Amino acid sequence: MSTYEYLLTHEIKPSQQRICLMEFLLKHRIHPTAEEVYSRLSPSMPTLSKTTVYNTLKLFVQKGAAQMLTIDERNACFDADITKHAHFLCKECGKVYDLHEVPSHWQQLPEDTLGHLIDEVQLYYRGTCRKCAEKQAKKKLKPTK
Amino acid sequence: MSTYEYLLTHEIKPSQQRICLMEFLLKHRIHPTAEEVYSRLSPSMPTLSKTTVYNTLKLFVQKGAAQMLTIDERNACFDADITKHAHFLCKECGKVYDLHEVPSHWQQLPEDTLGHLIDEVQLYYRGTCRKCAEKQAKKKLKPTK
DNA sequence: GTGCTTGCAAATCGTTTGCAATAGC
DNA sequence: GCTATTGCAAACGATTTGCAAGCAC
Repeated sequence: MSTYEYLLTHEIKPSQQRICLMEFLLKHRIHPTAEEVYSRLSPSMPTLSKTTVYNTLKLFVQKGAAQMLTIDERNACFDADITKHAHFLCKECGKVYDLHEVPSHWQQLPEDTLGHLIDEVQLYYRGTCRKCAEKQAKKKLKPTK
Repeated sequence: MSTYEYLLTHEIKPSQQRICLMEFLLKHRIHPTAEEVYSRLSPSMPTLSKTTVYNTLKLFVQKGAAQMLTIDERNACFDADITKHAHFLCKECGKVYDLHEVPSHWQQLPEDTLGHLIDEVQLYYRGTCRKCAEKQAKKKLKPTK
C-alpha cells in the first residue's frame, strides 16, 4: 500500500507535506521529535515550516496514524508504529528505543480502573542504553585523567 | 517520623523551604506540577520563589525522595509516593490519579532489555476519568442547546 | 470561489540560568 | 566567615496562535 493510500485509511487527506512526513516516520523508526523531523526534511523541502510539522504530527496522532511519546521530559517524540509496545529512554544520549521483547501483560487494560475510561497505555523504561553503558565501561578501564 | 528526619534519610539537608515542600507533597497526593506547588504554598510563604520550587523538586527526584511523572505532555508533575505504581491521566480535566489496583507484573524488569540498563519504570494510562465521564453522560441526557 | 492547508512571525508557557542577597553552621 | 540555599530577572526552548497567502476541488 502506498503512503497515499495509507493516509486515506486513517481518514487523513493526503497532501504533499503529509505524505512526506508519514513516509519519513515510516522509514526512520527513530522516534523523532518535531524538531528532528523538521531539520531532517527541510533540506529536501525548502518551504516546509515548523508549524506544518507540528500540525501534521498532531493530526497523525488524532487520527490514530501515529503515537506521541512523553517519555522524554524535554520534548514529545513520535512513532508511526501504532502497535502497543514498550519504550526505553537513554538518559545519557537521549535516544528512544523500542522494547518489543517485554512480555505483553501490561498491554491488557486492568479490570478495576476506579471507573476511569482508559483509551491509551504506555510503558516507559529509563536508564542507560547499551552503547552508552559500553562507552562508560571503557572510560573506567582507561581514564583520560 | 518528622518531615525533617524523613529528608535526612534521603540525604537532603532540611531547610525551611524543603520541609514545607515535602510536607505539601506528602499531605496532598494530587501529583502537583511545579506551578501548582508554588501557587498553593506561596500565600503562606510570601518569599518563596518559583526557582526554589523547581530546584527543590529536582533535588527530591535526584535523591529518590519523589518521582517525576511525564504523563502530561505539557508539564512534569511530582509524586512523593516513591513506590512503583501506575498512573492515569484524564485528558478532559488534566488530573492525574494513582492506579494501585493494576496487577503488578509490569513492575518487574524484563529479562531481555537488548543490553540496556534499566533503572526506572513507569506505566501510564490516559483516558477520561470517572467524574468527567459522568459529566459527559449527563450532558447527553439533557443537552443545554 | 470556497474551504482546507500551509507558512511566517509573534506570542505563550514551562523551565533553566546567571548572579546577587541571604541564612545557617 | 564560609558554603550552601534562596530568589529575582532574564534567557531559553518547545509548542501554539493569529493571520495572510496558496492550493485543490
